[in-house]
Amino acid sequence: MAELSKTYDPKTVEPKWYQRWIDDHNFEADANSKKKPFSIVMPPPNITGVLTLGHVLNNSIQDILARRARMVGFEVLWLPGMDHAGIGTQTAVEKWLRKNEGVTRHDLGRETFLQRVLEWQDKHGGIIIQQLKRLGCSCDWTRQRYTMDEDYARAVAEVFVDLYEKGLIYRGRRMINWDPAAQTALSDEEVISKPQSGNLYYVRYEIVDEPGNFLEVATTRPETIMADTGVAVHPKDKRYTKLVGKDVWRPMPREKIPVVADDAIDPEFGTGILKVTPAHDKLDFEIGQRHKMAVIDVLTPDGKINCPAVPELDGLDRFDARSRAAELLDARGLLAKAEPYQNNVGFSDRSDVPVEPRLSEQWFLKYPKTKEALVVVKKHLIRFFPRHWEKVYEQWIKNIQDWCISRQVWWGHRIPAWYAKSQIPKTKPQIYVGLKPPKDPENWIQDNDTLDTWFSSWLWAYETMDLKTRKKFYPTSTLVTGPDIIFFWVARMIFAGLEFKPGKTTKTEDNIPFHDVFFTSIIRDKQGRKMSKSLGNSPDPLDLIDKYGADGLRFGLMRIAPSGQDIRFDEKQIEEGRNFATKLWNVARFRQMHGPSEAAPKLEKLSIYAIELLARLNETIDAVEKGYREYEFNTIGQRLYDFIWNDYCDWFVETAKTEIFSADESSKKSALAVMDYVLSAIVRLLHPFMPHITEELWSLLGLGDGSIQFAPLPKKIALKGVDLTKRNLVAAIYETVQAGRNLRALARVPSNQKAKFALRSKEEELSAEQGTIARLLSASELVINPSFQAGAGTPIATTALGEILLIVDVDLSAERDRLDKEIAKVEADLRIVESKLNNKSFVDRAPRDVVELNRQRQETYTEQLRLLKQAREKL
RNA sequence: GCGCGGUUAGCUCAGUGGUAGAGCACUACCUUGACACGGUAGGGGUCAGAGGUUCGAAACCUCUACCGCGCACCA
Repeated sequence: MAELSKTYDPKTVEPKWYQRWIDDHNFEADANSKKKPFSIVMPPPNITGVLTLGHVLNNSIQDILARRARMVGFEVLWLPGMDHAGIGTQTAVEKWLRKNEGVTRHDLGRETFLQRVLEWQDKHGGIIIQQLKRLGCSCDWTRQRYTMDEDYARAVAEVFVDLYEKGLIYRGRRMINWDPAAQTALSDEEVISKPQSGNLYYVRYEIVDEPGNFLEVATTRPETIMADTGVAVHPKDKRYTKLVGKDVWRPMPREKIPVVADDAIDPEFGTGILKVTPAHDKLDFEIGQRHKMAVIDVLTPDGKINCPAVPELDGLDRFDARSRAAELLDARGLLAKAEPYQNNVGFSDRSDVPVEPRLSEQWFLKYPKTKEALVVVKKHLIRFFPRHWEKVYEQWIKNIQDWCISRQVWWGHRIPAWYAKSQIPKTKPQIYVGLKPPKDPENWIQDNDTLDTWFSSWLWAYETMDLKTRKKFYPTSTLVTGPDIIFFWVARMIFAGLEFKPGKTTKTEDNIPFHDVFFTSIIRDKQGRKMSKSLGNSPDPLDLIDKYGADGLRFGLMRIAPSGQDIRFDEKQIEEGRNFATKLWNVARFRQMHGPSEAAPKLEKLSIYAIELLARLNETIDAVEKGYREYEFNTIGQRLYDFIWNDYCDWFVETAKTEIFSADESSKKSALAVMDYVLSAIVRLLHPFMPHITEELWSLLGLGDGSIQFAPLPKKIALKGVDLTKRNLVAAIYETVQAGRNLRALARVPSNQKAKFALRSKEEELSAEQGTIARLLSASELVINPSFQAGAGTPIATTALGEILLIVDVDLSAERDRLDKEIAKVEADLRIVESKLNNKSFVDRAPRDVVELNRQRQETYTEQLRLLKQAREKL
């Protein structure tokens, strides 16, 4: 047995064990195992990503679940991998190329560019995997997957072809969200609306029949006036009914456009007249369709004005054009007014620029199995933790729209669709969709677009597994993810599972992708702001690991992570995690100083303190068990922290010193055996949270054979034949000790000075505990005598055990004040209890034990009051 | 507008019907034979507000205010 060093050094211990676990293949899942399966697929981080605190939280939880499951006896698969992040990676590589080589992807061409992405990826990608290893993640790295793996990519294409053949995927010209920065279409989920302050411009449109008469139209986007092909009013709006059917002059370029009536108009907004710009607004497009209006597109893909008819604006950026358009209108007397106005604008999640609604030819998916997906969650075949996310999920599914799945980026899964070269313009194009190129490739051109990255991620729960693995481990047990991707990923994986049925049978319960979903918290900074690079408020987890150890970081974070709420991150909390690791280390060191530990200690001649400790351990095991059932990791962490620090270190170990330092070998042995038993339980309970230090202690103390990772979890000890009423005595002793210490502090006896105490108690068994109580009080002498006579002014406190007195000369008036205060407090408590007991309704209706508790309190307080008053009179 | 959370000690958060809790921070004492990343003791809260249910409400119900999030609208 190696000796424990004076301080715990995570920097050497953590990498040492991680390497050992890898070398021993401890994380590898055996698909042939007879054990029951437990599986998790890791939400794949982006290949460009670096570890954030969010990842730390997320993956710590997954690791905790995986490690716990191994100890319970499951065959565990935690399947890691990465995501190719189409838009994100392409943008990152383009940026790098521009900076380092001064070229764009168009300069290179598609094939060369993709080659460069692969090179870049090998060099700079996947850092996060190494970082996850430093955290201690017990993933099966032999099964690591990537969404661009050959097999995986083939599966994505197969799914596309399948859904196309089922008629669920179709190509169509529709209004989509266009990201002018990334120059691609986006799904609705990738658009976030943000409040923006701008102006509401009131623009004058002259009525054709009535020269000199104008309509006023309120708009936030004067730069799109050139694309107006009508104005619209509400059919019941009496102010304008006579105008419906007439024409007005579009201000620029000057052209006749019709006035139509449409129910979609809100008469209350602005002037009640809407300029209809079908090419650049979703609602306008629908109105345009209803009234057969023309569609004029005046924006280029990168968000510039394309309108040679108005040369002043042509070629300008859309935001420059906005103010310029207002100036132009004003100069022509066509701007009635402009008022400051705040509205919501859709931003691209990725590029953080306003999205343009745009009419475009794209691929869409009509979601399969939406009803079924709702049912499996409502019926709790899939359980959400916390439950309230069910409602969010339901709301989304009920309002679901077809998914725009094509992206105008090169990096990703290319759409397996080809168009006939010989097609005559304006006729329906001939489309070929298949896994292999058409037989006569010279006559076809493949679609340039790739698929939305999420269109590959939605297969992640099973396409990452080979058939044998799938048979053993699908459906997965638990998905751990952030609530921010509930639509992007969670819901879509459910659709995919139900639609493609990868399970062993066609039954629904064999095909859902997971049984439980745990939604983690979102980590914010102290001020409640989201962590972001630009704010610089996001600490680097690797720095935190260097400072506090991976175990410290994990524990600190887990203990403050309430389920389903945001976390306010404070480094102090991680420091606590580190301190806790040190505490554990030292209390183990204390044990080791008194000889080797036993892996199977015999629990004999239990002291009353040991009984209390073991009873508390049982309670802790129950609480931890319950915590896991309900995914309340902060509760588990807190319970273990309290048990170890308070029950074990502060109380038990301090009492046990009496036996350990005594000459009685058998009682010393007994105390050490209890320590071994409880330490063994502690490190096993704690192992999922703090894998490295617990493995180190398991090994150094020799608490069991082999790795702690596969040690069975501690079971509750049967305390048969043990007198549990002794717990009351222990509680009374601890209370008395605290009261005695309090007297010391009030009498200003310095901590390093021993003091004489007396205890007036009728408790018979107390003499055996005299030494321990004296130790806890740091007493030079402890007299136990029910009729101890003390001089006037002796500080006194009453407890369940009797009266504790501090034998010391003291200022009488101070002691008088103190007693008066204490008497007042006890009197107040007694009053509360008596008012209850005098209340007939309370006595009749409250549960018996509650009434009984109050009766006992009444007795105790009355007795305390009597003794205190007696003491007070003597002064 | 609809929906979901939240509001408890200076800070971060537990507490779901029976006399308000933890950690940090703060104050005092202490380097005593595991640990100063420590020990002991202490101060500090009309549990956002109002009403209701109840013998009893921080907890359950209703309303209000404020904070956060999602969806819809967003001319």
